[in-house]
Amino acid sequence: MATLKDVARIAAVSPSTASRILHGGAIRVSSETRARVERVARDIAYRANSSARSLRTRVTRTLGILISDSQNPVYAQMIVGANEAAAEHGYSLLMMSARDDARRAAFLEMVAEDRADGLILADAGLDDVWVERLRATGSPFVLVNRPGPPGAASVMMDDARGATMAVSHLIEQGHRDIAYLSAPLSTDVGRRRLEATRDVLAQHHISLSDRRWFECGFAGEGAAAAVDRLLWHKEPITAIATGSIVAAMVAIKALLQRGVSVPDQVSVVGFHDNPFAQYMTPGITSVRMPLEEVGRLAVLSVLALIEGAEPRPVIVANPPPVLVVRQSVVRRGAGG
Amino acid sequence: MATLKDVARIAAVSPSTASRILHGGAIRVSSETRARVERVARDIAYRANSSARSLRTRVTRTLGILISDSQNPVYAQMIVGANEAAAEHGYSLLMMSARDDARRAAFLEMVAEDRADGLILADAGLDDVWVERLRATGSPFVLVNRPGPPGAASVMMDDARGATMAVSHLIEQGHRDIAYLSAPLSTDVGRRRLEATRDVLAQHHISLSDRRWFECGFAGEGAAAAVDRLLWHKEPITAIATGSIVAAMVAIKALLQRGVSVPDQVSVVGFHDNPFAQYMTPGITSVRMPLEEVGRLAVLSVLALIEGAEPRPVIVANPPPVLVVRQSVVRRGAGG
DNA sequence: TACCACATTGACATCGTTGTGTTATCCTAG
DNA sequence: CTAGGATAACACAACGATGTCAATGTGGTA
Repeated sequence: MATLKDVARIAAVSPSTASRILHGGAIRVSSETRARVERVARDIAYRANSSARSLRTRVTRTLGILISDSQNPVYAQMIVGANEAAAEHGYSLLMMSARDDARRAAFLEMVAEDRADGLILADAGLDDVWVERLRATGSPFVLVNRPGPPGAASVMMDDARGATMAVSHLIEQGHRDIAYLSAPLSTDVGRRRLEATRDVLAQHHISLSDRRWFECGFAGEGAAAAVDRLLWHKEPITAIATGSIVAAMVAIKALLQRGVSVPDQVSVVGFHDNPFAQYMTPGITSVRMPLEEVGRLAVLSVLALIEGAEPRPVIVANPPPVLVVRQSVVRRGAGG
Repeated sequence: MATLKDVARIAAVSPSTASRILHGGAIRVSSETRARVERVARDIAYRANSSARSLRTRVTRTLGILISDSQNPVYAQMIVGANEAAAEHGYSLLMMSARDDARRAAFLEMVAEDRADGLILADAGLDDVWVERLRATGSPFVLVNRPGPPGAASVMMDDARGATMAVSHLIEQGHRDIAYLSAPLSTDVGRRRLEATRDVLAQHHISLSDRRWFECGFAGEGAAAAVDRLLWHKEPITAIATGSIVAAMVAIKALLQRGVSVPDQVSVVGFHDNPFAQYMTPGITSVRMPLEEVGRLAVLSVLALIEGAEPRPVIVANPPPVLVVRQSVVRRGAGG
């Protein structure tokens, strides 16, 4: 590999001069020298060694990103946004899956080891202990869709608004007997969505009885069982709202398999949107949250922190949540 | 940040000794010295600076991975496998989306700039020119599900076998009037799957007429239009095989929307499997390919190259492709 | 007592890049 | 004719970790 020293030697200048010409900003060099150095660099295909540069400058132009589950399309979409924003700013993403705590621990080390300039924690299941530990180090980091302790940066979506839109849609369509399949209540998003759902229902003088809500996993675990319970106990529901799109998919499948028509007998609304929602039959009516934008803003937030900005919580305002109307929700009584 | 020098000073040893104790292997040091150094390192939370280490050792313990489209669940699954294998070997993955050629160019620079020890190219749309360019540099790299020039490492799945299984299943179920929605023919996998499909059909004396096959995108682009053409021209097909799972989803949706019952009137088989396939109605019968394993082996291959092994093409044998039977395929004539 | 073998530790150069501080050169004004 | 200022380029010391080679200390043996 050609080094800066090689370039300098061949171009008959000092390494310092070569460095300033090739990587420094607009500095004063005679145009002949500049041309000569640039020519040599091109000729011998010089590439700056990033380890050496990072060692010297203490900047890696790399961000770590911790993901709960890279198979979940929700994260996949966030990653897309993060990737774009990072690339636009000349940064790379070092990705890690939060499979277990050992993995998480290794991830948090990244800044201490100078492998990354900052961290993005998109790990719904991340325990507060980790956050505190990380905060103690003073490294730049941002939490994604999860509030942090005061003084920590975070990027959150307006889950309450999204959940409100979903349930309001059901109510507007005349539904009053509504069940709710919640996302895990161990996660902040799960709690926020459930709470917002309860609030809207309450505003319409509907209470969410314990027999009508169930906690399910982000990958829809437990949703089929919940449907069974609803049917078994003959809960007279006409609609189901969910805290995740996968739960909606699983619920619809379960309903159909048990001979309940969707949406004619039971309407279902999802939370989050992804390409597969439209291929389902019926197409799933769901609230599209600004996932790519969250990824983007997460990157921009860490970059701001790195530049010395004060950490602050951000709520993504644009684009706002959008209700994507497909076929899984109909007006109450409109069906068979 | 505490450096090795700090540890050495506090523990009253030389940096060399500290280095050997903390990072060197089983070397001879008195156990008191060792204990003292380790204690100090822990106390002041010493973390080795990875830039310095990489500069010195020319090893980054990082692999670059280039992905066509991180939203495509096919890649998401591969990434999972790659992530696991990398983590098991103490490596991290630097991820990049192959949005355009500028992005690809930046990616290929990673090894030259000493940011990664090797590269994984999981980019179905990658032009041969790039591969040649990369090969000229002599950097360790592995191509995923795409053959390379002689002397390049690659990890491929047995797409031919998978495609064969899918179509054979249709034939076994009595279908002879079969349409095929191909993956992009600009990609090697697209061509391999189409060819294998043709071969099986030919073995059963069925020819795939031009009116019965269509080229679609990996995200199902064109599949709905293809269904329209089939219906418009009243092609008397009873089954559709596809070169991607998304194309199968889109086709099923299109058929249902146009009043054609699936699987009663037309059976559909997919290629690749993912969690959503089972939530569709009908559940999609599809061939599950060993995607995670491909990710794993891709990592292991680059690591082998880095260790000096000869580059060689690998075909993933285990687990083999599996036909996942759900509801989208039935015996010909068994339906309405 | 002298010497050697071995165990333990340290001094120092090095990896490639950057930036500070300085030198060399030329020009212009007094 | 020279002081002073601008310009162009360089020397050198870091950044933090590693590994080679040399040095020190210890104990045993002839």
